[in-house]
Amino acid sequence: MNVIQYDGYADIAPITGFSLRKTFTCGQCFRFDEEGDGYSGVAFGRYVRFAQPAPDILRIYGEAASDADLWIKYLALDVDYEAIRLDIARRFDCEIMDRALEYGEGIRILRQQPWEVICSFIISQNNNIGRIKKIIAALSRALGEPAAGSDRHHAFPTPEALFKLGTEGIFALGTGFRAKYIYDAANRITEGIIDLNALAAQDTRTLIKELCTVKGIGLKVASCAALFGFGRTEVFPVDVWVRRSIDRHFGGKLDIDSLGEYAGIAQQYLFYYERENGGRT
DNA sequence: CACCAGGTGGAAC
DNA sequence: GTTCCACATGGT
Repeated sequence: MNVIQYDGYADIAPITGFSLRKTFTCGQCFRFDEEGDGYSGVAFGRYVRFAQPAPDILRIYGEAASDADLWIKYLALDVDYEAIRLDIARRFDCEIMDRALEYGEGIRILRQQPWEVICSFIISQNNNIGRIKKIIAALSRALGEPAAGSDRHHAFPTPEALFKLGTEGIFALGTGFRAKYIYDAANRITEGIIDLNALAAQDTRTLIKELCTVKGIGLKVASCAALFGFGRTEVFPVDVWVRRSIDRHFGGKLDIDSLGEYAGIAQQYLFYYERENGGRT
């Protein structure tokens, strides 16, 4: 895998087992949208536009192209998904997972920033993905610093900015009953009651337990934060879609604590398959 | 106009 | 310990 710099973009090639579309439409990330022949959005406070002109080429446009290593890590292009998928297939050893693996081939679990994931999944509760994206866009537009590389995109708001805005201000941006939860999380981090860097060094059980001390963070939100924001691939979040999949394909019972070190990735295949094909199979 | 959305806190058994 | 229900809002 090499990085080749051109005038105005960079190509990373050759890559295998990566689908730009599936990675950004599988429901793990709320800040990227289809733009032209690819997907664009903001991560790490920087605007970036990706395209995949051939299955084995990832293209990065604009200012972001100068930092290919950052995006390789963000997109998990340095991770051996072939081995992970084999582990999942062997461990589950069932038709539904085989179908989900095939359907979701190319999904990568992004390495997103902890605070953005925590806040985003607080917003996700009792909500749909379309509106989650709108709320996050509104928060970012109102409070986020201008994103590097774009004059119309903004970084995700810091905990400090949300704390200063207050519950009423957060409510006014369309967050609904979740405003007080977002405020509590922002407050605890701003005050240093919760230290995200320290949490990143804790074991997964402690991490989830600590996250659950925030009002509005329960097991599901904490699990998503651990998986998407802290790289804990062994965590298996159960939401309504995964619940549905378990009910329909696993007799309503699945021991989520013994699904191996890539349980969370398996969960994403099931989630994506159920949400896209739900009811049909 | 009901019902649902990547749930959770709190009250009532 | 489990079970029920409100919660803001926008989309079918």
